[in-house]
Amino acid sequence: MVTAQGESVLRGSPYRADCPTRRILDRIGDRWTVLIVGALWDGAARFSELRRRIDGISQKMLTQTLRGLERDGLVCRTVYPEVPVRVEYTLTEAGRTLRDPLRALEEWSIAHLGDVSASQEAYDRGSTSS
Amino acid sequence: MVTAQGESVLRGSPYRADCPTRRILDRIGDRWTVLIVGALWDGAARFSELRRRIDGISQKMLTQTLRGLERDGLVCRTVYPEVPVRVEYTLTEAGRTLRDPLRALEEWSIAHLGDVSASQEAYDRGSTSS
DNA sequence: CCGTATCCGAATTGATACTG
DNA sequence: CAGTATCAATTCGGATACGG
Repeated sequence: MVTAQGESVLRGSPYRADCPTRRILDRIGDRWTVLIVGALWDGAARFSELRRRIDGISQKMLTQTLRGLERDGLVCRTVYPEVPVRVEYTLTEAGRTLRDPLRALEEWSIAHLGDVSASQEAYDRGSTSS
Repeated sequence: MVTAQGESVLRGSPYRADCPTRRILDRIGDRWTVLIVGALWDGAARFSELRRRIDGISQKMLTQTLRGLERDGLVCRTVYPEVPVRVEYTLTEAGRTLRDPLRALEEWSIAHLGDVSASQEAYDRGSTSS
């Protein structure tokens, strides 16, 4: 549970900012990465199709996030030099292994979102009704 | 896998920004939340002890993140009206359930960080050596 | 079609100073 | 000890315009 790169975030102290989990969260914690991975789940997709599938993403952020994922070796970008050019994105094998941890997180979210929302409302009520 | 609140991020389209997973990632995706949850893993801790344990966190961010976790019902704050005052933080039962998904993420990180770093270096070399 | 470049406002974070 | 308040720096994200 402890590597040469850094210590566990969940156990051990002090908790270093450059531990593996923090580095990965810096990647998947942003607004779009998880959405893109999800959109590529079923297979390859073109740039414009991703743009259509992911509600609200701008062209800039789609490009930027895809570049980051490509740099990390999680997404593969293939250019077909046709006219007009066609670009397809797919998850790499490493990218597909993200499925399990992401699913665990999703299941936790679905199971606890109600409690969290209720707790938030209770907390906010307590603050305003002084 | 699909709730009344929103659709799965991993499957289904379009991928909505207000799905459960996105809401939870908005919480744990920030720079400090996971570190704090990790620091509270072994049991209760005082404010200043957390500050010492979490490398590089500022007083402001520790307070702010703890407030957020408290609002979400994941952390419990207890004030002991001694002199000087003592404040202890613990994970709630809901907070402790975060263990499994966080562990899954940590294990993925540890298993793949090497590959990711190598991929990054290769990618960066390819860009600069034009 | 698939981007890149630039500008700008909004949100995050940190440093610092001060309070019960 | 355990915060709150304020300000400045940085980063993020979106809109727009343009290029291969």
